[in-house]
Amino acid sequence: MTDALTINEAARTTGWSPRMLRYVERAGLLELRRSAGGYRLYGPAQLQRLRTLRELLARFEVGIAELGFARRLRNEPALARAIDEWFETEPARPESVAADDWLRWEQEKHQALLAAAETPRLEAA
Amino acid sequence: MTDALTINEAARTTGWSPRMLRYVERAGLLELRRSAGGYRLYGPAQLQRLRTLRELLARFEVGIAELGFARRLRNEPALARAIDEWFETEPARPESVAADDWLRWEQEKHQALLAAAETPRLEAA
DNA sequence: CAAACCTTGACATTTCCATGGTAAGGTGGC
DNA sequence: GCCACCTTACCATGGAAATGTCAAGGTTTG
Repeated sequence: MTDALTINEAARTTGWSPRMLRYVERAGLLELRRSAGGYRLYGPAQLQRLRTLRELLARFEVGIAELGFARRLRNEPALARAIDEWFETEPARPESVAADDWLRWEQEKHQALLAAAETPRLEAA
Repeated sequence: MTDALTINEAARTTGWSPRMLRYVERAGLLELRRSAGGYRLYGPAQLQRLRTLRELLARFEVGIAELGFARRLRNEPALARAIDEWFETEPARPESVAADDWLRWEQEKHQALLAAAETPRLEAA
């Protein structure tokens, strides 16, 4: 296979499942060479990209779909501009907090789920 | 109510449902004043912001969660940087196409769904 | 050629997003 | 004090995202 790995090998060395490797490609986040017969070929560059992608998603709790949106933002200036304008526009008067409110929300969602899933949690032990 | 509208009134004049008004606030896309007793108070600024938000979402087929992500991008420079770097990094050698591949994908998804939902489709009549 | 591996496509599951309700209990203004 | 309206919390539904798995059929390579 002239220097490149096939999907299962790539999966093993990157931590992604073969299924997800196909998904990632489909999502437009990775371009691949193909063998004459259509096999996906993963070269060093692709493997590296997959590893960093993995880190990125994990480190910031971001999803592939969100990356896709980020991509959209950089390919659709009109969108980016419109959104920027919207955020720029007078965040409205209330001398409020907010800012990291969304973060707190996300956490709560997770905590709620975890709490529901785990054995009743007693923080104060 | 000193000049501000309560949630149902705001809903009527902005086209959002009360439910969604709470959701939008929760998503961190709008800050509100509250009455002493905790009622959400919508002033002219907030109402305007809600209307433009509505347009924005409709015009670009964007969701509230995605806006939330856009917000995250501007509040979390580390994230923005990381993503930028990732996209910048050598899109990998294959002299490929891609670019609008993601768009095509989204379309296909819809088509697939529609096809499945509709009466058995016979293209070749 | 045969065994091992790959391809696409379809179905299944889990979690999340976008919304709508509903219940139990405060708030507000007349 | 009442009645209408608001609040939070929780349950529910439909669709999309993220993954897994299986089937039918090519590809690779010893």
